[in-house]
Amino acid sequence: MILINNQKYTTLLTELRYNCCMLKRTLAIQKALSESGYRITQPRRAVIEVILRARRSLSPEEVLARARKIDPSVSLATVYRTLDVLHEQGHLNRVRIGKKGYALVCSERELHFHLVCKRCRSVVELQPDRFSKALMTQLHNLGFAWQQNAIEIIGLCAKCNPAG
Amino acid sequence: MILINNQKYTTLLTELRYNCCMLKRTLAIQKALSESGYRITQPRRAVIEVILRARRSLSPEEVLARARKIDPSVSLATVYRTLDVLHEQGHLNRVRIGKKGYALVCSERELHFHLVCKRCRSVVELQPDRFSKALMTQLHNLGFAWQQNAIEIIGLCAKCNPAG
DNA sequence: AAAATTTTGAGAATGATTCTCATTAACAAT
DNA sequence: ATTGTTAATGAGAATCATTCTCAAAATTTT
Repeated sequence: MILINNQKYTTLLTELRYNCCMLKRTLAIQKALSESGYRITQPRRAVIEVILRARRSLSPEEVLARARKIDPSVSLATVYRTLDVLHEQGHLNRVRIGKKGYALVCSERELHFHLVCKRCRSVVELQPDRFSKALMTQLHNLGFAWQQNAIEIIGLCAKCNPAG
Repeated sequence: MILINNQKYTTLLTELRYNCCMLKRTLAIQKALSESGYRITQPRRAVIEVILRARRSLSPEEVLARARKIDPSVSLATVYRTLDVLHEQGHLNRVRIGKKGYALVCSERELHFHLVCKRCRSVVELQPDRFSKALMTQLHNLGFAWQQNAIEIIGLCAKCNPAG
C-alpha cells in the first residue's frame, strides 16, 4: 500500500474522483436523453457537463460562461433550451432562492433530496435512504407520478448559518 | 343527533370547514408576519387569503384578479411584493412547472410535503408524519437551516396521470 | 454519402418582474 | 381619538430574463 501524506495530492485525488463521478452522470443523462429521442449535440453536452460538474447552483448566464469554455459557440438561447429539456425529463429543478434568481439543480439518479444554500448556493446531496424510499412508496400509493429526480430543500448551510 | 342526507348540505359543510381552516391559516401567517415587523395591510391580507384559499397553484395575475374581489385597489406590484415577503419568511415556494410558469404554494405550518400537479395545478398536502420528522432531524444534524415550511414535489396527480 | 429532421446562433421581440416616487395607510406613542 | 413616524401602496415606466424567428449547421437514419 502506498501512503501519500500530502495535502496537494489528496486534493488532486478528491478532484479526480469528483470529475470521474460527474462524467459518469453526464453520460447517464446523455443516454437518457438519447433514448427519449433527443439528439446529443456539442452545445447540449457542454451545458449538461457544466451543470453537473458545478458544486453550486449556477445562473443561466453562469452556465453560458462555463459552457463556452468547452464549446465557444454555445448561445444563451441554447442554454435555456437545454434547461427546458433537462427539466422536462426530470433531471433538473429550478427553485427560487431569495428575492431574485433561481437555483438550478441537476441530477440523473432516483428520487432523493438536495440541500441548497441560498447564500453560497452550495448543493449537498442527501444519500437516497429509507426516507426517500418511504416517500416514494407513499407517492406511489396516492397515484402521484412525480417527475423529478431530486427534491430541493432551500435554506442556509452550516457554514452560512449565523445561528449554527 | 341530526342526520342530513343531502348532497347540497354535505358540500356546503365541506366548503365551510375548508374556509374556516384557511381563515385560521391566514390569521396564523398574518400573526407571524406581524411578529417579524411587517405591517398587516388590506392588500397583503387579500393576497395572503387568496393564495391560501386556492385549491390549486395560481399565477401572479390570477392572484391579482382574485385579490381584487376582496380589495379592488390591489396592484400587481403589491402581489409580487407580497409573494416576496411570504417567500422570504418561508411561507411560500415558487417552483417551475412545465416550460412556462411556476407553482405558488403557500403554507404556514411546519416542514411537510406538497404534491403539485403540473397539469391541473392541484395541490395535495401530505400530512406531516414520521418521514418529515426524520428528515427534519437529519437536516438539523447536518447544521442545515431550512427556510421553507413546505417542500414541493412536482408531477401528475392520480386524475391527470394517463398511466395511472 | 445523402436525406430527413432536429438543433443551433444571433438578435429581435416579448412579457414577467422590478423600480420609482408621490401618496396613503398602519402602528406606536401620546 | 390624534399625531408623528415609517412602511407600504398604486400606477406606469423601466429593466432584464426568457422566448421566438429563421436561415444555416449538425445529428442521426437510410
